[in-house]
Amino acid sequence: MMTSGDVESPFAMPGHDHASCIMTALDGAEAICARRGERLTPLRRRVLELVWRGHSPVGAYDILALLQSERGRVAPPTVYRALEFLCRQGLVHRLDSLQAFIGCGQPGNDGDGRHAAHFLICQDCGTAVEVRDGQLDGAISRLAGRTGFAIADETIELSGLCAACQS
Amino acid sequence: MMTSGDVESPFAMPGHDHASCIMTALDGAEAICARRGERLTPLRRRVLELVWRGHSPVGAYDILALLQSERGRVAPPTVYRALEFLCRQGLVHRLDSLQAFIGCGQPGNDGDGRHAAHFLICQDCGTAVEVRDGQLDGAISRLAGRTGFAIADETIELSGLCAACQS
DNA sequence: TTCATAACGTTATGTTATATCATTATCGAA
DNA sequence: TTCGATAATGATATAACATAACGTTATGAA
Repeated sequence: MMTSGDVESPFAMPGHDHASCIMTALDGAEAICARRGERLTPLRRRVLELVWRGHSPVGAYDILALLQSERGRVAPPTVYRALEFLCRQGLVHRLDSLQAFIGCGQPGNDGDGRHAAHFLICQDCGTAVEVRDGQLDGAISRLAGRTGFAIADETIELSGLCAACQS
Repeated sequence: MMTSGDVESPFAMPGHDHASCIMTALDGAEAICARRGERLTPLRRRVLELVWRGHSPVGAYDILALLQSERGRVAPPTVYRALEFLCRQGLVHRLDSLQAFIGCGQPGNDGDGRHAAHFLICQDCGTAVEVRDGQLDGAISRLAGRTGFAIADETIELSGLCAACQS
């Protein structure tokens, strides 16, 4: 049985129907924002779509360039504000180790849709997969409990080689 | 009994004898570099000392400013090269979530002195404490094993409030 | 001493991110 | 419907973080 915390084969995704992948993300984002009374404007929606171009993290300036190619002059704050909104809604995560952004595959699962996101990042194919692991979560909360530390934010990014890239 | 993985009370350090803290770090660094045949030059030693000014992460440009105040013209590469050396030797860690650097409290414990460093970072007092937690390590390696992922690098940084700052 | 290499200096530039203020859009209340 | 408050976006400038490239100096081994 698959529990919600399992990750079946996170890097076995190449070849999947990415168009539907994007559509799912956008539809989900619409639903979440509607439910919350937040505005997924055309710009924000487009930025989210660009973040979802693939399963590799995308730099803010990559998105900026894409936007510029379709709208002419666009300045960095335009992109950063959209990304900030999307992160706030839990629709996008920032990967600190790469200074880049990636779409969240399971947004809105929590009460407010924001959750601690943990990543496996393949240094060869560039794919980053969000994982949820009960043992990891447990170890972290026990560590926090033992040290009396109140966690507000988690940056957990494991870089290396995915199974497919280890050949 | 305290095992080497325990952290007694990581944030209960204010008031400690920080001068001896720095000295320990510098002496340790000298010993490690000597053993490895690496050169802890005056510049590198001084940068390490500046990183150890406190237990809060220090930005590269903070170090640059300090160096400039004591040596006149110093350019960014001077600082970044020294930091790169110190990181390579496991004497300093970079905190990706803060884009800042902090001295390693347990350098040279591994074969090559480089280890996965996990941090608790207090958003109030700014203190960052390196922790080693067997359960966390175990959860991570099981996660890697289960997904067939070969970890090369870990970025694990937990931000929040330390016990003392939760009042 | 000479050579090879590592360390450092110097200049320039690349990359990521934000502050600030003006303008436009949205939406509820009068 | 118009007004006014607020949110979103546009636009300009600059801050903050980092590295490429190349020349010079120091170091240590042959």
